Amino acid sequence: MLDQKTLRQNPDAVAEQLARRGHVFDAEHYARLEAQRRELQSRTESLQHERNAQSRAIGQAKQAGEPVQPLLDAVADLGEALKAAQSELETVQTALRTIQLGLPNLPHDSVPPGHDEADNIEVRTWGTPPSFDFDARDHVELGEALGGGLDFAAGAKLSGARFVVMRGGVARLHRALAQYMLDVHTEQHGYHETYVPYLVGEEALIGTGQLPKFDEDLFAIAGFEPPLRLIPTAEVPLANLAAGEIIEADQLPVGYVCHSPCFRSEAGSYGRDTRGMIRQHQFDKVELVQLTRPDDSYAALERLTRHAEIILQQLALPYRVVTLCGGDMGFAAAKTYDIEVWLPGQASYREISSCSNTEAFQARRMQARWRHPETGRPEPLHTLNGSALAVGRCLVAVLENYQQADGRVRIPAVLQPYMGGREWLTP
RNA sequence: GGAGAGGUGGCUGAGUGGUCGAAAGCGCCGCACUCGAAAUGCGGUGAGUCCGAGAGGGCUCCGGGGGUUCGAAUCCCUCCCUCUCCGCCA
Repeated sequence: MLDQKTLRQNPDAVAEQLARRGHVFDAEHYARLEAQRRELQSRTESLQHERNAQSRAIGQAKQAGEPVQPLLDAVADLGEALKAAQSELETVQTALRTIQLGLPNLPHDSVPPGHDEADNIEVRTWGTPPSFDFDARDHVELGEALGGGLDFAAGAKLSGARFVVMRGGVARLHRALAQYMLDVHTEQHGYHETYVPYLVGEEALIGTGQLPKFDEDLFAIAGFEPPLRLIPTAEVPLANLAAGEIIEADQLPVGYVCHSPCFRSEAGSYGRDTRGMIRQHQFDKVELVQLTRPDDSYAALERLTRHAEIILQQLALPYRVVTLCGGDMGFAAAKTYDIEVWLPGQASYREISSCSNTEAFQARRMQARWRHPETGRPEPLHTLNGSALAVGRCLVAVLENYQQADGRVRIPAVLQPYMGGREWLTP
């Protein structure tokens, strides 16, 4: 949610900024509603004031033993008028809130203009894509060859398209990756390890921005009240830990790390990435979430992105970092770095992490605040999130980058302790 | 699933229709006393929102929603959550 004061006082400037990410905001319509709200609210509140005063007078008269009937007559039609004003006000406020919840975040000044990923800006690259003296295979072929380690047919049999079954060494490698990432982030980067529910209520999803707008991207649980959704990312439960809280300044920054499955309906991505496990309905991810002071959040974004990069560096996987342009950013983000890992099977860089600063966008929705030490007053804090990393895609990257001519896959050195000392996955 | 008890401010905890946003205690902040600290005394100390240049003022909030009433933390309905006992269960 955007700052209501800004929205109220400067709707045109908001429209201009939202245009940078390709969002059309009808500032005039909003201003009109806002004017109505103001009028209705002050009318409602003065009626409430009137009622409160009269009621108090009745109470006093009663206590003093004076007759009350004339006073009761005086307030006879107040109730009707108040009810009418309240319901009008509510209508306008609902309309305003609907608009507010549907507005994406304002892009940070440093966000490049553009419509889609073609306009993203490469910030840096690390490592060199490997060259093979044989035809590089993709993870689907490699996984199948490794004793059915990646079994898409089995996934389809159980659950349909975009599901996979992993077996044996590949399944263990997948687990090893997650364990390794958790250990690095807790032991070296100071994040607090967390285990969270994979089903969350609508409030939480509104808090982080998935609802009300992106309902069709989520899996819902049937026949359960109140309604629950499967989390599309651990960012949802992690960030919402701060919902409704006021955090003291000396507690910040807070950093959470969590390994969880993520569930996405992938509505609207029909036909994209249908091969392999690049785009699944269910995938594992190690997620980082930070809560920071507003003046620290951009420095924190740089740190958080580095924390994700370090995993790739230690795995010796080549990658690049791009700054997303306005049109390619997610709904809640003010600025996003994507980390793209080199996939020999596709001979291209593919997203393996997305690190965003949402500034106070989510915090306003969640009522997540910190106490400003100078004013002593609660103010929205800033939230950041980043994958570090997507475990499934990381598995793909390891398989493809570490493949050998004979179909074996070398296990990255840092993962070997998690693999019982094994050095190779063998067909 | 069955039976019962509860949900009040940072915490403990009073409050069963009328100046109650809420006693008291703890905590916290300020001041006084002190060389300093402790103890003590005095004062202050919830959140949201609106109007206003400001001073200031209004409104809302006692788990959520709805209702009764001139007036609800208090009464009624409903949902959620917590606790205890029984059953079941990883």
